[in-house]
Amino acid sequence: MAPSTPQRRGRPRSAAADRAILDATRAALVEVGWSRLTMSHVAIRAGVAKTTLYRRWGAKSELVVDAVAVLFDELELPDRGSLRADIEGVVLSFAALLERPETKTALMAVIAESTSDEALRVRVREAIVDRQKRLVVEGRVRAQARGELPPDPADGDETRRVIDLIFDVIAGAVVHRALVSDGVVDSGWAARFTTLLLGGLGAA
Amino acid sequence: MAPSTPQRRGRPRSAAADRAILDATRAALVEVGWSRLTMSHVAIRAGVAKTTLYRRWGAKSELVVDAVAVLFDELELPDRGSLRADIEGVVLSFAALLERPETKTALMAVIAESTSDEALRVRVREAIVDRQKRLVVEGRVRAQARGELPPDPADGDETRRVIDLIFDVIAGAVVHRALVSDGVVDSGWAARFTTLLLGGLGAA
Amino acid sequence: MAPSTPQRRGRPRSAAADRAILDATRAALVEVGWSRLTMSHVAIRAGVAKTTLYRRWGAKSELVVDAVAVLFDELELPDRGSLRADIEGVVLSFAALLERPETKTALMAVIAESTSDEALRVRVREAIVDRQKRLVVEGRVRAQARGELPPDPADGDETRRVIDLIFDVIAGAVVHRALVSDGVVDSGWAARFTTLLLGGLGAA
Amino acid sequence: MAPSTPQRRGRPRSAAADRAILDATRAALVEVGWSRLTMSHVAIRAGVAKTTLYRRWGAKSELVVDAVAVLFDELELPDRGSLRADIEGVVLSFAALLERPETKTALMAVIAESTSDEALRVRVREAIVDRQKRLVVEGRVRAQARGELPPDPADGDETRRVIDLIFDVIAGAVVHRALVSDGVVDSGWAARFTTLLLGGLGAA
DNA sequence: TTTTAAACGAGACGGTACGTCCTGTCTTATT
DNA sequence: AATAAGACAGGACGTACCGTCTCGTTTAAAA
Repeated sequence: MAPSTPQRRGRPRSAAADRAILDATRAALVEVGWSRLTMSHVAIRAGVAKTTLYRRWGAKSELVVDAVAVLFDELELPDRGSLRADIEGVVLSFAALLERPETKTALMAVIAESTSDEALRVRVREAIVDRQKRLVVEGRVRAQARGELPPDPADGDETRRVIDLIFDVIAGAVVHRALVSDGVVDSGWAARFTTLLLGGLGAA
Repeated sequence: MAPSTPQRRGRPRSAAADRAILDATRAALVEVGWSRLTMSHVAIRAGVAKTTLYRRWGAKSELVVDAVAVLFDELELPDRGSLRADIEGVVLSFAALLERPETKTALMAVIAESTSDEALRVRVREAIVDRQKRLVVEGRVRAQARGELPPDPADGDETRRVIDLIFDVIAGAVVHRALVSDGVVDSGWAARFTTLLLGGLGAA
Repeated sequence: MAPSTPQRRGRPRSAAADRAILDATRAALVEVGWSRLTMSHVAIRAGVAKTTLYRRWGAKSELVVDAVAVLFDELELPDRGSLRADIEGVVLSFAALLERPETKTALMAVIAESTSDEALRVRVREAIVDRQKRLVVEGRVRAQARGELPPDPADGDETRRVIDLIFDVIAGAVVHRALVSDGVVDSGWAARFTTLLLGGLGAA
Repeated sequence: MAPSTPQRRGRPRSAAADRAILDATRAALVEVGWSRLTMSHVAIRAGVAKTTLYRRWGAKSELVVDAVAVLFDELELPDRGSLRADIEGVVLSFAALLERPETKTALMAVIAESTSDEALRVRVREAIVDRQKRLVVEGRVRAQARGELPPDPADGDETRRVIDLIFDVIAGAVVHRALVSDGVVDSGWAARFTTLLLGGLGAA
């Protein structure tokens, strides 16, 4: 039951350095954005040598994924009493997160990088994207309990496909509205979007 | 009737250079992707001096926007006989476009850049994003003619809001599925998505 | 009796342009010095197109030779009554010329260029250097008339060699003192130098 | 007692890089001369990054001064038995040095640059010019010991002025003859020059 | 305790691309 | 045919980061 390499010899890595680096990364993202963020800059700001930084993260994109991932885990889905209210709530929380300068500048950038970097793509999915599917699952279970949605189909694969689809539709719409179309995501937009999602095109 | 600046003084800019630069940009995007694309590389490949390149485009991102914008204009919406078929058709065409290496690597990157560059954001919207709303408008008119959708509301602003919403939902879902979730967009996914869009969550 | 090419076809070259270019060259030399002087800069300053400039002078160094040559022709050798006074006079005039920013920065530069450019070397000699030997000849004739120097030897080649030698010694010493050793050339230095030149090392 | 900065922090500068750069500079001067010598060229030839080069020398002229300075230190004044022979000897050695392509192309160029750059002027004087005054001092002492020249005056300043003057006359004449008048400095010229220097104008 | 070895800060290293500047040539319309 | 204007291909500039390396120093477990 011993953990792997329980005590390596030599000086152990500094946990404080990790924290300082991630904090410095977020702070630098806020100040200069993704494209002008440099590893040297982060190292200096964190009071750390570049070697220390590279020992832990091999590239800017990996560092940024880890630095912003924790922000996405703060998303929650409190029970607002109805499926409509839950959807509107999560849409607004997600939009608020995307408004933060750290995430706004970083999310699209790491996704762009990931289109030509398989390892990064996996890291983004595992650290950021897939973890948020829990919100869809949770809202769905709750709506089923309320009788607002039919129960899961017998086929588990089908259930997973439906959850993935709903996740892509909600997350995709909010991201596209906020970052691509450059429009506001306010309660009015959230309401119109939810109406469309609940009732389909005819209801819009 | 004379156009503005009918004959400027000095040697006129070479239209051939413009074409060569945009072609070279697309070719380089295919070969090396966004992040390893350099202005020098493009200039050499186009057989053009760097000054000529910078005289027209001030930054890599602006150049890439113009280079890929034309690809998005190739999207069309042939009448497939029903709203369902039209939606499935446009989803698959859009996904096919996003699978091309030029667009896959470039679209997210310029959107990421645009989060911290107002001028670029406008350029992206005008050259790429907003132009595709024509597809939504056209499909909607056709569906209304078929009686598949109710007529436009009296309020023109409301009509515009609905079109924007539908556009964000369709484009956002396809982009998220293809580039973020890293999933395939095949006829099965298109069918499930269209069912959800037409009938709402309950239908999914 | 027609001169060569009495009337060429087409628009004749503008003499005003020549003057403007040479004036602009001298002015620019004063302001930015040799190494930051550019052909474009001169053209703009002279209100002339670059083509006009290159049609007349093929390189910066040729242009500068012509621009400063005229300044050297202003050197004169008024009769000051004795060989000693004539030498001190020409030393001080030459030093004053070398103190002007146009000549100070330009003379060494074109000589440096000329070490690897035969045509330029000839141009510098003909336009600047050799023309000043007249001062040595004149002073020598005058001193011979006064009985301060022996008459010319029978061998004309020997005479030429002596003149060249004296010229190199005087011009070389002044240039070295002013531009290389970075020392002042005042009446004290001129007197000491003249004493050495007249009486040899023992007299110094 | 501690030497200045006994151990600076970080990786120390490579002494091998310094040597490689200076060697490459001299080699490049021989091949392409001053005006076509580029920092990039030197860096590549030395197998060194441009940053390494700029970390040590801020400009081409400073680099070239250091690269050729060592050549001037090779000048010597062996005792040839008489003042006349010593002068003829040093004139010929100095002329031979100026004939070398590294020095011919570089010396005038850095002097030209130095006319508009105080720091460079100091560097040239300290690294190249003033160091050669030792030759004058040495020859003078030797001639005084032989009784060919009177002893130093009581006034030390006066001695220094005389040495400076003799240095400017000898060095100036040789440089002017070799590089400006573009004439040969052979034993005949050296003899005529020495006669003039020893006996004054009447002797020439 | 003393030894050992990895992590640490600092900063130099070879390299690549940047965006600007200048060169000398060319292509316009105008004089 | 010369002109003003300015675009053109080419290439050097000096700077900024990259990711690696080489120093001397610090830290904590192993001997």
